[in-house]
Amino acid sequence: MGKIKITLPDNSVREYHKGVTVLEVAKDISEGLARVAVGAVVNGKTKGLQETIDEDAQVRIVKFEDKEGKEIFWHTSAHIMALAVQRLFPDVKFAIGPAIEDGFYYDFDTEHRFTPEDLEKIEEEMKKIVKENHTLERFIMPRDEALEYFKEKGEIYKVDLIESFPEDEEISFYKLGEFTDLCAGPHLLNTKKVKAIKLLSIAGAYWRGDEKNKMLQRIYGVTFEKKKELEAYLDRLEEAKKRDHRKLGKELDLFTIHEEGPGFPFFHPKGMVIRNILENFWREEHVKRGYGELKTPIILNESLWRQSGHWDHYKENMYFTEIDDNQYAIKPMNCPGSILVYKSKMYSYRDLPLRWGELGLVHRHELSGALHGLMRVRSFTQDDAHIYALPSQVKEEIIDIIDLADYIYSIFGFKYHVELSTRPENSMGTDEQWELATNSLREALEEKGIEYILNEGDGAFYGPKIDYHLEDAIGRTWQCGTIQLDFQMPERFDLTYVDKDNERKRPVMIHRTILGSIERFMGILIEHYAGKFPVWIAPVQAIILPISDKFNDYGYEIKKEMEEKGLRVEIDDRAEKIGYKIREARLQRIPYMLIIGAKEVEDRLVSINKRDEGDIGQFKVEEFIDRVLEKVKNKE
RNA sequence: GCCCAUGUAGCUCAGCAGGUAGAGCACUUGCAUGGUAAGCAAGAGGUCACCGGUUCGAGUCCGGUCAUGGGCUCCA
Repeated sequence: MGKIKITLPDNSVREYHKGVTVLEVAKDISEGLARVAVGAVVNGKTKGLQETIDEDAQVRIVKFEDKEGKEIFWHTSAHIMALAVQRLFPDVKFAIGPAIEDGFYYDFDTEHRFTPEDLEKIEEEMKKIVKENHTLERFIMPRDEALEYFKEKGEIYKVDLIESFPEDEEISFYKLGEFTDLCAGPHLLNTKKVKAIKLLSIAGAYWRGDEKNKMLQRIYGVTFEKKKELEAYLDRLEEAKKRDHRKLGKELDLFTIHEEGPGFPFFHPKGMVIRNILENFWREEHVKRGYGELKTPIILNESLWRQSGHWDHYKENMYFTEIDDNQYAIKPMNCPGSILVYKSKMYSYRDLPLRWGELGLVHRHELSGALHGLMRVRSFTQDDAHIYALPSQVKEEIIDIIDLADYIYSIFGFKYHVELSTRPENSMGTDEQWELATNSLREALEEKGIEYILNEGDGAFYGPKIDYHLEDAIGRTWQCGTIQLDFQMPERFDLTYVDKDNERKRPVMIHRTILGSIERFMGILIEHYAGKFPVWIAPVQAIILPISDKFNDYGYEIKKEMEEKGLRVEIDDRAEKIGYKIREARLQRIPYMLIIGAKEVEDRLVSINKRDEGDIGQFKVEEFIDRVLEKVKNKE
């Protein structure tokens, strides 16, 4: 008879006979030893508590602090919520209720429209359930019986789920009080540890995430073992809201969006400073890497869009207009423009690769409900580039782009994750082309040792893509950079180069962005820095604050001196107290406040108050200028 | 586009038994010339998102539209 070894939280090891259930182990230790045993990880996978495990399985008890522990905790919380909803709204039908990154949700189908007051009632009921101290019991049913069970109860979503399971599989259930749910588990042993409960919001969500299906009502919530943890969580949310780029954009006078142009942002002078710095940085880096720059028109004839395939595959996202009775479209992408430039002359294989960048203004009709500050807009500037390459050059070009993206993100200190998306349903081209293109991207990623998430069927209609995702203040990720491999456009537009053998051949086209769109990137930048832009980006790098208007003249004198050296400086010459001026400058998150009064005028000094450090003493004006210029040079 | 919520001065918000609007900050003016996060006082500023309905009377109730927020779907 084999035995399994289990390491407990206090590092002691226990041996169990084969066939022992993790539930027993958990029970055994949960009362006496250190932390809670809320579940178990077997061979790296979280497993149901009552599953039998193999002789040589590696078993680890998880705690609430672990990712798996939280998942189990929140999953059980979802069941508690479901029971509460069942008690309060008996007609409800249940869809799914998983744990998510930050909490859990459950999707319900009911005639009743949940209100914020309902959330409070449900919360109260959940607390009651926890006090009742239920045990979660797992049991198994054959597939047919399970189907029958849910059909009888009219639980159409559960029936739908079971029908999508493999036919030879037994169906696992969890019972919590009167609520029995189709569920693979695992779960907490009982409900008593779910002490702090907060239901966050009601939202609509399509059944199985498909907009053709019925929209269900989803309730989001979080739970913790301790009230303090919940408070800390809610505080974090509050803090994150303060970094919201929409709020900061207004406060720092960077941009606005008006009812007159939903999804069409207006950039203010200070926002334009940031924008121009980003664009200039982008240009410098591209010139260094052998890119040329294009500027192509925003409005182009419909025939071009028919030829490119956008008409067939992207029409619902495009805006149209008419010129002299002819149909024109506002470009949603820059590639056809670039292609027309390519086609304006002949190329030798020696000319390739051609790398052409374009800060291209595109317009896309996004669904009204999708708009979100600068992150999701209807007109935006892509830091686009199209590379026309020999097939043999593709991999190297992709690797160069990966390196460029990594370099640019590193300047801002961004963390990112990468996704590889494959052929979508609505697409052009042959299977062979898609496979070749997808493999090139995969190989490049693997060669660079970059981990990626695979997104089946999420590619562009003309080719597979690598996406870079950056995080906003509250942890939502936004797609920024993208590398897309395209065998279709060269085909459609009959792009050629003349090879060594004097034959005309097809170049491969790579579409790519690094920042993604200037707008979205700025949104993320604002949240990333919480408005405290590093000196090289800050719209106002220093503000001169005269103690009284007697010193304004000196202020203007040194302002001029600094501006001549290329610094962005303002002066607050109002007849206000210094404390007041400092407060305002701080709220504007200006990196340096230069305080001048009688003491400074004498020896051409400035007293420096730094954004995060406060008063750091007096410096000569020239010394200050050099210091800042050094930082700008180093992109600090 | 779909579900839910919201929409009052530049900003943050109060007004809620339906009787024709209020605070703080910001802004303007006056006083104060002040050394590291809000000096004092006065003033100006609102078609209560828009359209329609109920009512003697609507910011307040009802319907529609638009926009915004949180989700879903989608995406740079």
